[in-house]
Amino acid sequence: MGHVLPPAFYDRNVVEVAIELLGKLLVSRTREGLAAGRIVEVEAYLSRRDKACHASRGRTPGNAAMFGDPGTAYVYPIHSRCCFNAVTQPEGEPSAVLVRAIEPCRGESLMKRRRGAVPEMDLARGPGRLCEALGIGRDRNKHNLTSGRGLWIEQNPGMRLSEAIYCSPRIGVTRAQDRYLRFFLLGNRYVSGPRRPPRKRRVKYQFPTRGVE
DNA sequence: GTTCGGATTATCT
DNA sequence: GATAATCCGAACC
Repeated sequence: MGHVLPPAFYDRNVVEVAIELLGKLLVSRTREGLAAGRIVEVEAYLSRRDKACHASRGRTPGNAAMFGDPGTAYVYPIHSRCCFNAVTQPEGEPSAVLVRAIEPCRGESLMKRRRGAVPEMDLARGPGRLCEALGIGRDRNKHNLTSGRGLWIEQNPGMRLSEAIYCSPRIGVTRAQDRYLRFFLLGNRYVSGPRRPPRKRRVKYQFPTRGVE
């Protein structure tokens, strides 16, 4: 096992965590075996003030995991599928990063068994497919991602030199379309959504520059 | 109890 | 790209 991301990693602003999750390794171990992939697409959901965030309507039994500690898994069902989020902590508000796609790295045969006969590229392209490929079910809701058991995220070599982070509006949400809170590796074949997003709806992400001393 | 809409996806055109 | 399938949680009665 590699280096499991600790609670401190998640205990930061959700956008910061979302961007840094790109390139990390999402690992799932079940009785069936181990499967893992490199995170290539994420979305940030920004607590109560973000109308697209489940927590914006307050705490309910369904979204309670989002109100948990940073590093908690928030798994919720939608349209007969599951979506996987990692809870973060922006100024004490319930927020989370939705992991939308991974590039399969380990346990591809297990993923294929779970997903059926689909193109390699579609094994874990999209939040629902990703959960199916990794065997992430509702039983993982509220799972502690920092324990290194069952489901966790590992440090990874990370970004390749040729890779650039782009952002766009979040997919599938009708509200807050002016917010560019989806982050992905431009050109990566395992990223979901239209293969060529309209240029107007995507921009290169600029890392905040530190002041020159 | 019923209704309604969604952080989706497969399957069309 | 458009649509239908499908089902759960939330909101309302």
